[in-house]
Formats: sequence, C-alpha cells, structure tokens
Amino acid sequence: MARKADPKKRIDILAAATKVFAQKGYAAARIIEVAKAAGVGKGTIYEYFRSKEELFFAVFESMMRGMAESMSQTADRLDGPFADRMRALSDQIILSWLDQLDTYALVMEFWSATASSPSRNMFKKLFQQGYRQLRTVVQNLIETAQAANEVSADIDPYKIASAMIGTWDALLLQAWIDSEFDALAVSRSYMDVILRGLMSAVQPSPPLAPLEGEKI
Amino acid sequence: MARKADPKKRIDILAAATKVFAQKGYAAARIIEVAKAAGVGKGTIYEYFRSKEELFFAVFESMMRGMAESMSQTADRLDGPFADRMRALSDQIILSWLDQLDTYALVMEFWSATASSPSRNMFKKLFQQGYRQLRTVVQNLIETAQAANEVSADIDPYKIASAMIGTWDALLLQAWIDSEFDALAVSRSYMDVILRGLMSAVQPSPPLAPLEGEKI
Amino acid sequence: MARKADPKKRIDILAAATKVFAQKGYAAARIIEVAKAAGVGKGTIYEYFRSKEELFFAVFESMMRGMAESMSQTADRLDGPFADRMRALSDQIILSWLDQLDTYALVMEFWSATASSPSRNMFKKLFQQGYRQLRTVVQNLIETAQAANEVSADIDPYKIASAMIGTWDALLLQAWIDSEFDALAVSRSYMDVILRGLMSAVQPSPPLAPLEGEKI
Amino acid sequence: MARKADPKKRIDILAAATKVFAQKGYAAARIIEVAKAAGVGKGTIYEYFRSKEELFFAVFESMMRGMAESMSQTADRLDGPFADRMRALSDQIILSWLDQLDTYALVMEFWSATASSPSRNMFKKLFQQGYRQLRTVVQNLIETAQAANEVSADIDPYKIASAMIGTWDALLLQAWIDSEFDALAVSRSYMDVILRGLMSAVQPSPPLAPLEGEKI
DNA sequence: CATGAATGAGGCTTCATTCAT
DNA sequence: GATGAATGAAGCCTCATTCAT
Repeated sequence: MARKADPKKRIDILAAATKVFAQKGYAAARIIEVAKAAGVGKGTIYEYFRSKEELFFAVFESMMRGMAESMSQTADRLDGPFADRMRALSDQIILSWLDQLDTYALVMEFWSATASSPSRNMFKKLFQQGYRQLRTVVQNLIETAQAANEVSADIDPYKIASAMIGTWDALLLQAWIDSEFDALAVSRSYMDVILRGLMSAVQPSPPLAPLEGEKI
Repeated sequence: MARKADPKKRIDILAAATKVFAQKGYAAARIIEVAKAAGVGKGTIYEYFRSKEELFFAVFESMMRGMAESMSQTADRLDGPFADRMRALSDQIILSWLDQLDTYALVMEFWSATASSPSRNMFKKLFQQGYRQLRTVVQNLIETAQAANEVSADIDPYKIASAMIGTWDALLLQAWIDSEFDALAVSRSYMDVILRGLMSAVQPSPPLAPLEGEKI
Repeated sequence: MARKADPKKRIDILAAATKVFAQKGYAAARIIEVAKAAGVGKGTIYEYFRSKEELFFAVFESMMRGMAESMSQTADRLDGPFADRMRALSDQIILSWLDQLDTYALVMEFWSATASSPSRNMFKKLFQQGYRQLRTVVQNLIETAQAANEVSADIDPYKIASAMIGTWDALLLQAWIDSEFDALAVSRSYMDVILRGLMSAVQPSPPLAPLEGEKI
Repeated sequence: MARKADPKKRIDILAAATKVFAQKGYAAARIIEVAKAAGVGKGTIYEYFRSKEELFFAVFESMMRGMAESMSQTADRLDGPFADRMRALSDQIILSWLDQLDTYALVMEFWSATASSPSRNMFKKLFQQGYRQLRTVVQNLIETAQAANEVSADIDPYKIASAMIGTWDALLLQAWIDSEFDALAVSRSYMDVILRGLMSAVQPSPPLAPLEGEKI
C-alpha cells in the first residue's frame, strides 16, 4: 500500500493557506508559499484542491463555519438579564475577533478576489449566511427581551440586529486599520447607548420632517 | 505624480480607472481596459501615472477627497435640533452611497490590493484620515448637543461617533452584498434607538460584571 | 504612433515555427525556441497567435496552401504525351519534397499533435483537401489521356490517382526514415511499371479467385 | 527492460498502453490512464518499464514484431500463379490493417514522439526493419516470378517492392484520415494496373525527355 | 510485490511596462 | 505628446517519477 491519505494534511494546507492569504491577500499569495507554510510540496496542494481559487474558497468556507459555530455556542451560554446578555455577546465577538485580526483581512479578500469570478455568488451566499446567522442570534435575544418586557415592543428586532452586527464588524475594521483603535472600549460605550435606547420608553421619531428621497 | 500637463486627460483616466477598478477589482483590472474606457492609448496612462499601483492610489485619494468634501458640506448645511441633524446626516450618508454602491467595492479593494505592498501604510493613513474626518463631524454634532444639554454629558462623543460611522459603513456593506437589504430603513430604526439612548438620562452600565479578558 | 505592425513578423514567426515544429515535434517544441528562432520575444508570439496550438495550426495551413499552389502550377506547365507528363509530375513531386524533407515531418506531427484535440477535425479536413487537390491533378491527366486513347478506358482514374499519390507520399516517408533510400530512382522504376500497366491493352483480372472477406 | 517477473501483467500493461497511446497519442497519453486501463496501480507500471518512453518503445517493438510475424505467415501460405499471390497478399495487408486502423495511428506517433529523442534511432531501425521485412516478401515474390518468366526480367524487384508497400501504407493512411475512402477497392484497381505493367513486355522508358530541374 | 500520495521541474500564458515611431 | 507593438518576468498548473507503507 502507498502512504495512506493523511486527513490531517488537508487541514494543514487549509491552515497554511488561511495564514498566507490573510497576510498577502489572494492575488499576492503564492501557491508555493502556502506549500512551504504547510510543509508540503507544491504539487501536493493540487492533490487536495483543484486550483488556487478552490483552495481560497475552502479557506473561506472553513472560516465561516468556524465563526458560525463559535457564535452559536456563545449564544447558548448566555444568561441573565437582557442587558447582560447583550454586553457579554458584544464583548465575546469583539474579543474573539481581535484575537485573530489577521484573519479578518480574509473577509475583505474574499470580496476583491472574486470580483469578476463566477464563484462570486457562492461567496455572496456564504457571506450572507454568516451574517444572517449572527443576526438571528441577536434578533432572538431582542425578541426574548421584548416578550419579557425588557425591551419596548415597538423596536424592530431584525433592523436593530442588522445594525448591531454591522457596528461590530465596522469596529473591527477600524481596529484592523488602526492598531491604536480601542474596539473594545468603543463597543462598550456603544452598547451602553444602544441598550439605553432599547430599554427606554418608546418615543417614535415624531416631529421629524419627511426624509424620503431628500439629498441634503 | 502626474508628469504631463493636460489636466482633463488625467481626470478622464482617473474616472475610467475608478470604474474599472470598482468593477473588476485591482488585481483583475487591466491597464488596457482603463485605457479603452478612458479613450486613450495604453502608453498614455503611463504619461500620467508611473505605474498601475500609483494609478490605483490616485483613484483612492481622489475618492477619499471627494467623500470628505461632500461630508463637510453636508455637515455645514445641517441645522435644527440635534436629533434632526443626526437623522439628516445619516440619511445623507446612506443615500449618497447607495447611489454609487459599485464604488463602494473600491474601499475593499484598497485593502486587499495593498496587503503586501509598501504603499499599504499610505493607504492606511488616507483611510484613517477619511474615517477621522467623518468621525469629527459626528463628534462635533454630539459635543454641540451636549453643550446644549440635548445629550447627556456622560457620553463619550469620540466613541459613539466611531461606532456610528462604523454602523453606516457596515450597513452599506450589507447592502452591497445583499441587494435586497434595505439599508435606509435599517439606518432609520437604528437612529431612533441610538438617539433615544443618547438623549435619555444617563444610566451607566453599573451592575455589570467585569468583562476584561473574559471569553464567554 | 507606435511601431507599425510589421506584417513580415507574422511570416517570420510562422517560418521559425515551421522549422522548430519540424525538428522537435509539436509536444517537444518550446515556444521560447520559436521566439528565439524568429528573433522576437516570447510574448510577441502571442501577439500574433492566440496559443501554441493555434500557431501550430497556422503552420499547417500555410504549408498546405504552399503545397497546393506549387502543385497546381506544376500541373499547368505539363505538356507532351501522357507518359511524359506523368513522369515529369512524379519527378517534380519527389524532388520538391526531397528538398524539404524536414518539413515532411510536420505532416506526421499534425496527426499526433491533434490526436485528442478538438481541432483534429479541422486538420483532417485540410489534409483531405490537400490530398484531393493533388488527386484531382493526376485524375485529370489520366482522364485526358483516356479521351486521347492513350490510356485504356477501363481504368478508374480516381482509384489509380489515389494510389499514385499515396505511393509518392510513402516513398517520401521511406526517404525520411532512411536517408539512404533513393526515392527518385524508385519512383522512376515505379512509373515505368505503372505507365506500362495503364497504357497496355486491358486484361481485367479474370481468372482470379474471389477475394472478398478472405483473410489469407 | 522488464524488471519484475509476472509476464502476464507485463502483457496487460503493454496492451493497455497500446490502446491508450493509439487513442491519445504519445504526448497526450497519461501514465495513470494506462494504469487504469491495465487495472494496476500507477507505480506498477514502473515495475515493468523504466519510463514512459521505454513503455512506448516496448509497445512499438511488440507491434512491429506482431506485424512481421503475421506478414511472414501470410507469405508462406501464398501459392498459385504470380498475379494471384500478389492480389492475395495485397488484400491480406489491406484487410488486416483496416481491422485495426486505430493502431495505425501509432505508427505516426512513433515518429513524432521521438522527434527529438535519443531513442529516435532505435525507432528508425525498428521501422526500417519492419519495412524491409515486408519488402523482402514482395521482392521474393517478384524474383520468383521473374525466374518463372511471369514477370519481365528488366524489372528491379527491390524498387517495385518498395513502391508497392509504400502504396499500401499510403492507402491505409488515406483510409485513416477519411473514413469513406475505400482502400480495398483502390488497392485492387491498383494491383490490376501494376500487375499488367509487371507482366507485359518490357518497354524501357526510352525516348523520355530530360527532366528539367531534376536532381538525380 | 503493489500501490498511490507526494513531489518539483518545467511549460504555457498573462500582462505591466517600455520605447520606437 | 500619444501610441501600441514588443517584451520577459513570473505564476499557475501538469504529470512523470519516486518511495514509504
């Protein structure tokens, strides 16, 4: 028998690719670099992945899967009053991402790299799915809080959840851009304000002039 | 940067490059495409820009400059109570970007394209500068409102401004990814909550357990 | 204006490619070799031909065109009695090909190179066309001779023409394989016999046992 | 050549290789394909043949051996008058080859594949040997006929034999190229003419004009 | 003996850049 | 100044061959 197919090798290559793609970007990443980082020969990469693009896609997929998993685990472990849950979730997201800020670069890579590629749509779907998953967690928290009268009923859980995860994303982006940016501190202040907004009595934006279509 | 005089041609090339880079991404964009789009010969590009990267950088710079300009003009025109100003600003940002969502792709491009480039730092600086500019506008609005007692004094204008522009950014990202995402509606609900939070009495997140370093 | 497109360069590359393909064979031929032989850069090849295969096809096409041309010119110049014409044609074919025996290798290349290629059918057609053209020339000679009663009427001009050009082809093949093989001498002896057969009274193969399907 | 003993496996591989090489051509043939067709592992090929080229050479050799064998068996079985023998031989050659026209492709492969190979000369020799063998059979038939006064004595048996086998080869080539080409019918008409030429009284091509451009 | 996972040399091709016109 | 033909560096990928199991 020949050397048996090492299932660990696929993982190794994936890990190496994640690192190299994150550091160099898709276009600038070299297959040979990935091979070296994985401690295998160039050709071996192609034993496990059909092409550079497929490898890239596999990295993305595994990354998203990892994120989603850790996310739902986190959500399961949350308890206490609504505000506590939200603060804990926020911190968890920020902290776990700050730990692997390099990987964050990949999220951007995935976009540019597939700009004119037919797999762009697959990326789009995986991406939306990731966002949706996270959004659902937050949305559920809000809805539960509304049921418990912790959050005013006139809040649209979907919209607010969308905005909140967007904010986390953006804070991480800023942290990535600017290593001095204190994403955790900002996120905490932000949560204070948001929670206060969510939990206070409703005051629909009443005397506000119509805004539709206006371009100030 | 520019070596030849005709300023109109330089602008034509820049506009063409903006379009091509936004559509194809930096790596996939071809100089010949830019040349065709600009209606000039391939060699002419090099009369105005030393290299593809420099052209790219120029596109980025002009984009940031344009954004900043429109941003400060908008801010100058704002008036009325704090909530109105904020809502108007939010709408303005969202709407003007939605108009040119394609160009938004460039923001991501700028990152990935320079991942392993020596000009990465220049990009970083320009980017931070753009963010800072926008943040300052929001920060000023908040500070003014605090001075007028419209916003509680315990709010950190810098942090909240950071979070808010991040959220706008992220909503646009989601709109870009998912064409059905209604960024405007979400941003308005979001502003309702945020404003309520900002304008309600302060309730510092007191009984919250310490979070530092914890990984829930 | 840029350097003007040199139409001669295409010819140069084609000539170089003909030489290299003939010497090395399609698979073993290297684009860089062709470039060097043509005195141009590697990339220039791709300015004129989309791919190695296309270049190869162009070589084949130009070769066939050249052959056909020289063939019909030769035929036009033939005169005198039938036997003289045939002998002159035979000699002309053998001699002109012996002059460029290397090129002959290409005829074989064309086959193997396209064995599993989609362009195989194009090659097949060009090839058949070349053969047909040559066959028509011979066929016409025979038919004219039959009309003049120089050749017995029961001869099938198509079949005999097919066999004759086949023989020339095969003699050249042997000459190519074996540099000591005297294709000209053999072809002359062969023509003697053939012409004697064609011009003698008809004696249909009468008392011959049926051969159909038999496998001796 | 062979390094391992099992002679059956060697033959299996050889048969598989013959098929694959004939279908795909040498360059396009893949060792893995041969292995699959032979029902063995890739590595096993290398137990029996040192390299792809050696395998190819072995295929060629076995093919030539097979041809030569069948050829001499055929010749031994021939009897009757000269014309009958020749017609029977011709039919035998054409029919047996038409049966395996695919394999015919290999003959061409052998050439192109070794164009720039050091084994080219070995191929050349094997090839010449095959041709010579066949030629000898025909030559002997003619010489025997001359001794029996069936064929005029001024015929050069070597030359005519060379031309005849060449013609058969070429007819098969045409059949290979053009599936509608009726090689058997053409070969029979051709034999009629040739035999008539061979068996008629000698009329040396006497009053033939000198051949312009001739390079004797 | 047999296998097929691993390897890396080397090919084709692309495309930013140069420079003669 | 403008052009685009020419260039060649460099990348992805293939596939014959090796060798641990």
